[in-house]
Amino acid sequence: MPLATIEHMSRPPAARDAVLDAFEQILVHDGERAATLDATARAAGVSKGGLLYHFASKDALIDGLIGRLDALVEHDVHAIETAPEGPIAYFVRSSVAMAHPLDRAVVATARLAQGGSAAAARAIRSARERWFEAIGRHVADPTVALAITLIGDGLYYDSALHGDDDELGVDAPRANEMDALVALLERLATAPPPTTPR
Amino acid sequence: MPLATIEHMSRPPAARDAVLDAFEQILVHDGERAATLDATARAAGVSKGGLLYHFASKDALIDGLIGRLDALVEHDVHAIETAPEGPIAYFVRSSVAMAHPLDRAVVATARLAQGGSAAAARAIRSARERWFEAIGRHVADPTVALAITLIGDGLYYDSALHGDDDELGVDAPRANEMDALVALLERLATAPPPTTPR
DNA sequence: GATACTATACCGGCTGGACGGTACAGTAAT
DNA sequence: ATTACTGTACCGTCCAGCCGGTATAGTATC
Repeated sequence: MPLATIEHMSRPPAARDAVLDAFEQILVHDGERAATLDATARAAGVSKGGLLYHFASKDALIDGLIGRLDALVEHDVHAIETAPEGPIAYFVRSSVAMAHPLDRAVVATARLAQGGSAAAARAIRSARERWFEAIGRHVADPTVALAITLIGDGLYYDSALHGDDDELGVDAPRANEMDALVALLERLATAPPPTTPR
Repeated sequence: MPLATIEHMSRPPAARDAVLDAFEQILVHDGERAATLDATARAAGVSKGGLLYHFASKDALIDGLIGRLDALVEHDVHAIETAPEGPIAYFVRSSVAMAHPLDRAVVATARLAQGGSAAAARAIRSARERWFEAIGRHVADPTVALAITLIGDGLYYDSALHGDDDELGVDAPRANEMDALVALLERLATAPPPTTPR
């Protein structure tokens, strides 16, 4: 929400973003079961009534998170196209960096999808498609694009498995492994597909 | 449980496997939230008391599923080593075939892990490690082994996103895409790592 | 410029239902 | 007689959603 539109309002809705942040945080850190309305309100420093003022139901809260994800994905797809280090390096590395808002939103939404939210599952699939298309625009061989997208999926999947434990990313790929992986994929992308039989 | 040990018992425990099947099915198809003891018992055609006769608590039920997963993974690792079509083709293809018991167990356990079960998360990580080691035994370049394992993870991740909707694997890789992917990875595995700078 | 009213942004207690788990009496196969 | 259940009733807890209330800021009227 742009600042200019706030001026005429009585009070800026400080709670809305705080609630969304807290919801995301609990989903990523403690799993879907822990992300109750009470816990979310408490973590956001807001009363339960206050939360429900902004999000009339849990579904509305989920929709709010999905909206945030959609916006971040849209921004990310643009970032892929214009990244100075190239689209592949940007995409693969950003799939493992849990510090960025996008990754938190993806993992949080994936948790909801696993928990049974059809809307969350749809949002994740939509994001995946947009990434695949963006990669496809920069990689000639569609098989290589598929491989890169799947590796991104795999990195997210792994990230999601480390949220519960105390240590984050305990067996996540190390920096030099990631360097080698990026190098491998970029070699694949630039090299023309070899003489394919059939 | 081997058949030989059943003989001396009054009645073979028919419900035990039915309960585990139903639990798996609900986890895969409807998500973790839906996999309650009541729903599991109902789907298994067993009374709630009957379920609790075999699994004294929900944790015990989860442990039962993890035990089944561990056994299937052990069998699968052996299958990777001895697959006639080669380890890579077997591994990649088996990661997407939702019909096999292993895949159902993996997705079901992953759902539990996402929901917050530390034991389930541990089981999934353990399975991942064993696959990575098995692939590493057949692929010289560790980066290629990592890439293959991550693609396997990505395929599971995608499978897990299609359980909620009516149509299974609606945008899962098609057969010819999988053929091309397998061919790409086998090319990578056999080709020696090119002159790496540094 | 004081009063009356409205809209926005919250608080916190309550309720009804679902869920995990317990208890236990009975039944049927072996 | 032991094993493998069925069926029902019940308890404590947790949670989503609801509702009545409060505080504050803007607006309209006179």
